[in-house]
Amino acid sequence: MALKEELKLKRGFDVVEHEAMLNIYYTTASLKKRADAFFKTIGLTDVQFNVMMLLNYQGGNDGLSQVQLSDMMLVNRANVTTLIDRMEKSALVARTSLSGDRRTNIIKMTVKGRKIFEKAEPLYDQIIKQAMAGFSQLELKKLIGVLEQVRMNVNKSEK
Amino acid sequence: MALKEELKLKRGFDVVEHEAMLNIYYTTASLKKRADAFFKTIGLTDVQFNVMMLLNYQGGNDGLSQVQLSDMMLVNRANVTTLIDRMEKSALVARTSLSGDRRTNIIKMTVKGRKIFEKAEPLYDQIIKQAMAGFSQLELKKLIGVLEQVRMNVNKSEK
DNA sequence: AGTATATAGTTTATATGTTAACAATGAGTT
DNA sequence: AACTCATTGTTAACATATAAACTATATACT
Repeated sequence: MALKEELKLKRGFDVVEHEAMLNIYYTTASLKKRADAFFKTIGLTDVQFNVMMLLNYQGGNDGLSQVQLSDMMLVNRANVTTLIDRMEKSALVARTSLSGDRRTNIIKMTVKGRKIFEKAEPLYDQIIKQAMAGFSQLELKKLIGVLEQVRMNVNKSEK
Repeated sequence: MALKEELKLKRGFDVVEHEAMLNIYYTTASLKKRADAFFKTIGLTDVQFNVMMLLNYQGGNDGLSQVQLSDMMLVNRANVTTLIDRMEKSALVARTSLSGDRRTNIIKMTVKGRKIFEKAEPLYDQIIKQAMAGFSQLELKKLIGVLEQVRMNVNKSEK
């Protein structure tokens, strides 16, 4: 359905660039709401699951520092502090120290966290596959390319 | 640049559906950061500007109710309460009453709000045009179509 | 008219995000 | 060793988002 109907707008868009940008925005919002609804059933948030995904696939046995997490999530490191605070309180992850640099916290999943993650992941994979259904691999790669170009445009204009 | 480099990931993605989904997510994040940086220079937030945009183009002379705003922004109506609280405190908008229904608040831009909006809008248009540069109208319409399909998939799976 | 139901807005508790200021630690230079 | 600068994490103040419970009002129905 077009954005005009989904958002109950009275008037459509004059500029296709603007419409495209809002489509990116609101598609993220839709995906996020769907993910949130799922994760709520298992007592997680989508952001917390993302942390666990990064710890699992990017951290391996070594874990990840809070700055590494903030880089991989494109968020501020102050945000990671409170996020890990909450996840530590729920015993999903633990802060450990890094020998050789006393500034750094290394974050690792707990056994409990890993159990929950391994239960959630295949179900979440299904949700993603559903959301991206009906496209060929080529179409998805084309979409990725377009979005990379948009981000490149944005980064260029920041300078 | 590919997401793997932008997020400093050690490993790429096994599943192209997952990569596509994250590209949608992080492109929104990039666009939002760029918009935020701009709006900060004129004392607004991107969300507040969006409210003013909706009041201007969708509200016309009649303004919009808080529920209408929440529909058009895909957010909860509780969120609109505090958002309008802050905007009213900054004298950007005003709550007025709707004759015939005492439950409803009608939100309208103030003179001050309109002045700021009219100053910001052409500059913001430029930023959007820059972000969406390098694509033909057809390519943008194709992108819109793909994202509409994704949202349709998501809405279908919610039922 | 009276009752049930729906709608609009607010409040509270919570999660996620920002920036700015700060403390602790590490690294490089003289 | 002492000084400077960079990096890591935390804290505080704030903006934005949710869900759930609440109040006030409107509407529909018998």
